[in-house]
Amino acid sequence: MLNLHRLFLLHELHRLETMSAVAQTHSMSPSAVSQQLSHLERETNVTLFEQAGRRVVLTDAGARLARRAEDVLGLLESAEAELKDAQGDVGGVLRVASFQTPLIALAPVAISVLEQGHPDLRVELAQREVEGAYEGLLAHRFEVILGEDYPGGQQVVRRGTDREGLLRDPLLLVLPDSGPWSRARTVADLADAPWALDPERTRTGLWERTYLRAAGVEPWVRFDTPDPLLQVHLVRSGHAVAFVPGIIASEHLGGTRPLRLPGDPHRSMYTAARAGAAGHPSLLAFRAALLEAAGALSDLRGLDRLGE
Amino acid sequence: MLNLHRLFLLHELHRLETMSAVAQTHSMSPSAVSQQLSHLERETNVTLFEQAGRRVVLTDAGARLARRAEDVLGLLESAEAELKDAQGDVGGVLRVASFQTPLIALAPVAISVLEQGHPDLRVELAQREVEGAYEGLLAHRFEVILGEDYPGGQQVVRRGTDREGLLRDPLLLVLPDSGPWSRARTVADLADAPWALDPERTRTGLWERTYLRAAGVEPWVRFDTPDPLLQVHLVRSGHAVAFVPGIIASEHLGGTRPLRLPGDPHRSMYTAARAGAAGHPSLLAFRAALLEAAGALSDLRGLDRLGE
DNA sequence: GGTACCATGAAGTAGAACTGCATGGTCTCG
DNA sequence: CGAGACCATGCAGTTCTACTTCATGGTACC
Repeated sequence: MLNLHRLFLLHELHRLETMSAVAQTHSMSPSAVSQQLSHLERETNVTLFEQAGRRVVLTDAGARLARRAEDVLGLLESAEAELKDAQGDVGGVLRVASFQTPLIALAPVAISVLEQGHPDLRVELAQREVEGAYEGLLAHRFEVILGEDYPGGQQVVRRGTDREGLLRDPLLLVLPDSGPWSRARTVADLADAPWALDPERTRTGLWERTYLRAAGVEPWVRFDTPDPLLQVHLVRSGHAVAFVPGIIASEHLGGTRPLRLPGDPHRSMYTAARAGAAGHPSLLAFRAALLEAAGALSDLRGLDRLGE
Repeated sequence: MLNLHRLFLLHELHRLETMSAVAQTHSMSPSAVSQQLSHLERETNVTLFEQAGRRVVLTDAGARLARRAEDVLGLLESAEAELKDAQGDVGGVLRVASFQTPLIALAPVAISVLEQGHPDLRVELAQREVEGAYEGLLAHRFEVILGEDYPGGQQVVRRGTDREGLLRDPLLLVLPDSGPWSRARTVADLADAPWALDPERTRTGLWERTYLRAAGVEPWVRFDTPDPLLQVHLVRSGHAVAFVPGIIASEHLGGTRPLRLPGDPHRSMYTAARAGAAGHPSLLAFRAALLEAAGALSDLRGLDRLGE
């Protein structure tokens, strides 16, 4: 009977490409990974990988076995989830990764909900961008992650994960309450405004620039920051205009003028978990709490809209 | 991630009922089994079994987990089989259990066939009755077993095993070449004959008695032996009449008079393997060789038939 | 051509799993 | 009812496995 831990390492090698990466990801030495994998080769009596330059590359057989290992590991995890589910055991530690805005506006509400209903569940939250969150999810450092898709971005659904829609979040513009930019009627009016935008390499920053350019505006980026709360602060003090996700609109936009945008752009937020763990009761409870929190958000449909 | 070895032990506990049996089956001390299983309980934080008198009984959750463990182990084994299959690797050791007659007439031929085609495959044969063979199969002591069903007996297909028909083997009567019993025309003529029968508690012995009684004969069992070669020897020397499986008819019945029986009774022979291992190339090769050996047996349809 | 990177081996270490032994409870049979 | 067999389990000590550390050699990159 093949050793499951070694199969896991093979699967991780398949995913992460190098033994060093596997080692680093799982806090072990490269030597240990190497030893375990060559042990696996010896016990299967099959060449699973070969040296290729300074790295190592899986053979066909190795890649095939790695995929099957994933199946086995998934089934094992679902067995574990089923066990917990059968006795309705919402408890233990649930490790979550999320990008920032849900941590501001959604997670605190969800946590409160969970503390009421499931006092034995300890939720741990880590702020990660979507890519890093997925990485941590697959490496078993998180049980659930929150992700987002912007219009025009391609949706990446990863093998072995279970994705569930959470919220369609409108993207808003915030103008200062007063001052020259408070009187803008169209996006084009803001062509010369000082913008507070997210860094260009981020999903948000990319979308913001794409949207503005589509409207014929090449923004003057006075503030380059990924922090939406800081952006709002800069708007409030009259130093910038900015985009803001609807999710933080209800609580944090005092002293500003939020507006809906032409074309009604939205981002889609979702949760993702490893497929095997999808039945885990703690996970189900967390997702339910998140949906409840999302449902409690204020309705933004009455907001003024910027012209074309 | 749950420890697979501990899950295996849980599954074995489910199957074998007591920890002692699990320990004995896998050559470890009862203490080790107990420690590993309570370790499993602690890491799942679920009560998997409870003391019940001097033994232990699985809870619902424990039984459920044990079944899921079986799924995981099956999938793991099939991954292993697929790996070997992908590189057509007929080799290593194949452990086989069989009841006696195939060992006489089928296995040697099959082994010769395999030695030709697959010199790297080492087949190890153990003589076991069907029940013991199944037990060893599930305990991973054998990869394949041979079994038989007699008319009227119920077919037991066990969970997690893959069964494949091998041969319909006619059941024959052997009479001495000469002497008073050589002239019998019907089964009833043998009412007072000295029989060499298999022990009553065996499948064969049970069928033999059932068949004779259905024909109105209460046999006088002079020799009670499970060895068909000995039975034939006793017939040849004129001391008994006996049943004999068709499978050994071609080679070992010299000096006797084999006859087909009224109603043309047959036993069905089959091979069985763990479902997960069904794709293993060594297993496929062995089954193919067995079928080839079965096909090479002499045709008995021309044999004389005893009257009703 | 120096430097960073990667896989791998040998030697020693830490931890997991096992054995042996002892204990206590339970069933069975005389 | 009592002796003996049977079973699970805990503790102490041993064995074995997986790991770390360190060193080596090969490879890619600037």
